[in-house]
Formats: sequence, structure tokens, C-alpha cells
Amino acid sequence: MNATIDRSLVSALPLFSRMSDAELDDILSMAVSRRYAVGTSVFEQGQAADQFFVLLYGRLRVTQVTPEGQQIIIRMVNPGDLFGIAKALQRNDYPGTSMAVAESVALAWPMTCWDEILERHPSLTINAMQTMGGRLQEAHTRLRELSTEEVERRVAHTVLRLANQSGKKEAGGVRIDFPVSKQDIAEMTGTTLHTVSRILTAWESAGLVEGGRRKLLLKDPHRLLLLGDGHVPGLL
Amino acid sequence: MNATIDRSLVSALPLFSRMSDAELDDILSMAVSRRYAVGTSVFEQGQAADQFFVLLYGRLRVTQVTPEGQQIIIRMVNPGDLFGIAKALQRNDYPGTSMAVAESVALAWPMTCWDEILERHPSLTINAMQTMGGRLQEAHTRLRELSTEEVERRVAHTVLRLANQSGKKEAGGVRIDFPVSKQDIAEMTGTTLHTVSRILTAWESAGLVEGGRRKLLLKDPHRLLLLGDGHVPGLL
DNA sequence: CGGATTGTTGAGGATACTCAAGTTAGGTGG
DNA sequence: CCACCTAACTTGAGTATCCTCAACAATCCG
Repeated sequence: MNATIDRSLVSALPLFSRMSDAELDDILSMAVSRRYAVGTSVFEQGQAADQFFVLLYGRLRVTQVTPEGQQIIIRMVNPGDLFGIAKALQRNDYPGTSMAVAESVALAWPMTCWDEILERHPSLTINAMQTMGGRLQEAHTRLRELSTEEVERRVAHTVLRLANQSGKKEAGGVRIDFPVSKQDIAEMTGTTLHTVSRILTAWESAGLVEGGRRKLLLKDPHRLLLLGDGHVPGLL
Repeated sequence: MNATIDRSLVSALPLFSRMSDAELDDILSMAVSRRYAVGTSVFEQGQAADQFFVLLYGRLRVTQVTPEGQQIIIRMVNPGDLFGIAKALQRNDYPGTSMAVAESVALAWPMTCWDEILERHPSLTINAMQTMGGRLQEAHTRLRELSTEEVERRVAHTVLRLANQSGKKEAGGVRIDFPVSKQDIAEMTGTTLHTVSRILTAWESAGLVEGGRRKLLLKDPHRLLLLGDGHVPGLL
């Protein structure tokens, strides 16, 4: 809700790379910044897509609910990520719900600006396309995992992906630096929280991870990688 | 390998919509057309990505092989589709293999033209982005299906998707108009050819489909849709 | 006609789900 | 600050789905 947003907030983001100050100002002049408390949603599935966003701080979880009421996590949104770009998906509504799992701040643009911005700023268009390319690749990776791997390996890969995207080095390992529940992990891997609980318990006994209520610390990422790649037998 | 490619071949494609004749000619002047016999590959997984393509006629299957040797089908390429755009995925190699399942013709551009073309033709950039958006949505749909649905429903959805993309109305139903094996369907749904065989046999007894060696005719798409959406019990 | 590819079907078993009961941790209000 | 309440998690038992293994049948192609 600021009058003007400072260039320095975004100038380092890959999305805005190779843009002049003037271009940045042009784009930022159309944006407002918004704060989202933990547990609040930025937008909800099915809602008219009237804005798109860039996350500045915090962490969001994007979910979809099936007609039967099962939920799956499409992805986590990390600082610097573009999200809510329904227009690029050729949609008028948001296909999922995005909810803050940590205190978050995002820039918001009216969706009506989308075409205009792309037209006026070709380098941003290319960056946005690369963003989508990266996401497409991640989706294919997950498809491959879901199609071919057993649960334990899928959980290993999922947990390693989380660590790569939102891990923070810490004494004794890499911590996922936002609250993750077993249910969350289940919804990312296509399994149940029961199975995730059993797997993490086994891993904990083996010294691979350290769990806790919505906490996760990877104590031995290397061994997890071996497990995920099937070079080492599972622990169940 | 033609000297020049005629505008009429591509002017109707969504990818090239809203482009002037001059723009089209500029783009086409950099392309060559190529023919691919059934069973030949356009490019292979891991190979240096030196070209990107648009399919004019025919049908391609894009697969990935896991380190363990299991294969999955990432998608089918239909006429008009852009494919092999490794650059947009920020890659220097092709992440999968694309192989002709029907006699095919594609236009090919040197990958070095990619940035240049995007720069010179903003409307094509936007169209390409929409292509990627559509693909991202399809990937998310498949993720949701793999995560939450049992095999029979996944097969129903997969088969209906095939019909929508490459179905041809025919006396008695909708025919998938290229050869599809049970193995193919298995690789699209994350199951085995055995399970697919059992499911299709059951469906055939119920008058839902008509199978055959690499053939598939949907006799009752509506009932298949109900089955896929869980509004009707499965037949296994 | 023969070989190869594709598909069928059965039996048995493993993975992971469901159902169920309980425990622990954390937050909240008195 | 403690008691309570709820959300998150644990663990066990039973079972369903679907995979694996195996043998065979049908179809296509040269």
C-alpha cells in the first residue's frame, strides 16, 4: 500500500535482471506491496484472477483441492518468485490457493497490467518465460518420481528439494526454514501423513534427519540423496 | 530442406497468430523442414539442444528414461505444437527423447535463433509463453491425478485427454488416431502394461471402449468421464 | 512361414492405505 | 503459571490395490 516502491527491493531478483532503472520504475509504479500474516491466503482457488504477484519476503504454499476434497501441494513460493500469473496459464481464475506459511510480503499488480508490462519490457517477458520453464521442469521431475518411485524415495527427493529451495545451514545439518508438517510432506509426495511419519521415524533412528512438530532438519543430505536415487536400500 | 517455406503452412497456427506476413517470412527464412519416418527420433535425451521445432504434420511421443531404465511419456506432440525448446527450460541438452509415432513433418530452427526470434517478435514470445502455460497446467493436472487417483481413474483421464488432443470422430465412437500400445498408456499413467490390459479388457466387456493391437476406440466417452471423476464405480 | 512385438491372464505377494487408538506438543485463557 | 484443548504426530493391525513373475496367445511384418 506504499505510494512508491523502492527499486532496491527488487533490482537483485533474477526476474528483473538486465532492466534499467527507468524500466524498473515503470513497472514498480503499477505495483502495491502487501503483507500477509501466517495462515492468511493471498488468493484462493476459483477466485477471479485480478492480480499477479512477486514474493519479497516469507514463504507461501500453493495448494489445489480435488473435487473429492483431497488436497495436494503444487509448490512452495520462495522470495523472488513470480506467482498468481493466471493470465500466462490462459485462465481467468486462480487454479490454486496460495497461503502464507511464514510472515510474508508480496508486490501485487493488477492483472490488467500483465499484457502491457510484457509488451513494454521484453527482457521481463523472457525472464518470466524462464521462470515458467523452470517450473515445467520441476513438474516433470515430480511426474517422473510419482510414476516410477516408491514412497520412501519420493519423500527423500521431496525433502531434498525443500532443502535446496528453502534450506538453511545450521549446526548439525540443513534446516527447512519454515514450518512443514508431515501432512504437508504427504501432500507433496502423493502419500498419507501416516506413511510419512513412519518413514521419518525410521530415518531419525538412522540419524538421517531430526523431526519435530512441523520441524525438519536434514542431518545427512548425502545419504538421503543416495537413498532417493536408489543406491542404498530404504529403511522400511 | 526446402529453400523457402510457404507462409500458408503455418499462418493458421495459434503460435503464429497476430503476425504480419513480413514477420512470418522473417521467421520462416531461418527454418528448414524435415520429414521423420515412424520410429525415428527428432532428438534424443541428453543430446546437445541445437535446434527447436514446430510440428506440422504427424505425431510425436516425448519420453524420459530414468537412471534405472524405466521410461515415462512426458507428452504427445500434436500438429502445431512447439517442441524441443530446451532454451526456454534453461537447458543446453534435451531433457527427453521425441520420436515419431506417425509419419511426421516438422520445421526446425537453429537454437541460436531462439533469443533473436523472441526479441524480434514479441507476439510470438507471448504465444510461446501461453504454450508453456498450457503445458504447465497439464503437468499439474497429471500430478494431481497421480497423487490422488487410483489407477483405473487415471487411465480413464489419460485416455480422455488423448481423445481430446488426437481423437477423430468415427462411426461408433472416438478413435485415437495414432498407434497407442498398452505400454504407452502405462507409461502415461504410472502403471504397468498388465494393469492397463486388465482395465481395458474390463472396459471392453462393459462396452466402454474397443481395443486392439495399438488401437483404441472410445465408444462411450461420457461414461468414461463419469468413471474418471469417480461418479460411477470402477470395473475392477 | 517364422520371428518378433504386443497383448492376455493367473497366482502370489509387497507396498502402502485405511481404520483405530492413543500420545505429545503447543497455544490459550483463566 | 498452570490447566486445558486442539492440532500434530505416533503406532499397530488388517487389508486392498496393484505390482511382479510367469506362461502363453495373438497379431504383424518381412
